[in-house]
Amino acid sequence: MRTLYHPETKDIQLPAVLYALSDPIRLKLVSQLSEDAETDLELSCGELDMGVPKSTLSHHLKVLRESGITRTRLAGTQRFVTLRKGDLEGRFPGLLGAVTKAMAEDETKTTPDR
Amino acid sequence: MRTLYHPETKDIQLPAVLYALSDPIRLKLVSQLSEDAETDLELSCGELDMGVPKSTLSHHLKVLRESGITRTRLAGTQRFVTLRKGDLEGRFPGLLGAVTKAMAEDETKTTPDR
DNA sequence: GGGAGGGTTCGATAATATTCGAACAATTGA
DNA sequence: TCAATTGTTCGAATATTATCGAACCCTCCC
Repeated sequence: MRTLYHPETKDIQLPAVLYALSDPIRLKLVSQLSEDAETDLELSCGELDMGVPKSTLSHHLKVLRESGITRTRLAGTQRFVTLRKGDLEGRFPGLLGAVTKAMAEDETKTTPDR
Repeated sequence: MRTLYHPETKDIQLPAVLYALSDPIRLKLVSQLSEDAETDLELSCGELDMGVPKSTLSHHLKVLRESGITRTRLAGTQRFVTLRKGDLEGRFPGLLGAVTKAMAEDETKTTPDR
């Protein structure tokens, strides 16, 4: 794995983005990344604890990355993941915001889990 | 099939909605329904011509309905389908708008098809 | 060179989805 | 009652996806 594929902004496809966001684990990842984006924080994969084996986590992060939702930066033995907030806003204005907002609301109403 | 299942507004789930929207055909259906919603028009299934067999169309309409995106009204031998715009706006503000807008933009840039 | 830390890839399994023809329902109208 | 119109459901084939352990790859550092 020399380079990680990232679609160019213009090549980000709506169905792919929506699909990537349709999984609870990936939604949760986006939610967490969204919080840290507020403070320009980068998260390493290890910090994104979803309670699943790392191979599963890796899979979900790949789906997010390849759909254009996240960017993964190589740094030594670590990978730092960030939301492509600006790119997404430019491509699909309001979409990511609506999704993260919807998640935040749901959190406050119920704190299910799973 | 006596009654068609529709989730209550409060029971509409974000992942299910995003999943339903992640398919190109269903996205196109939503796009078409969105246009006609402007003029309070109801569309029968037959008017939603997606170029697929009716069993396939029926399947996609079911996914949309059961996720809470559309409402299907029985009227004789026909079914009239509408977007649950208000319900969705209340549940996930801005989401549907962002999606339909994104589709509209893409249409203008490229008129692919498929 | 050789661990250790941090992730990815492989492989297999199980679960879900998509697709579409054929058969089936329900309603309307002749 | 019969038949046409509109859709839905069934069934089966195909394809995708999720999941996770095991093996592997890199990089840093001693």
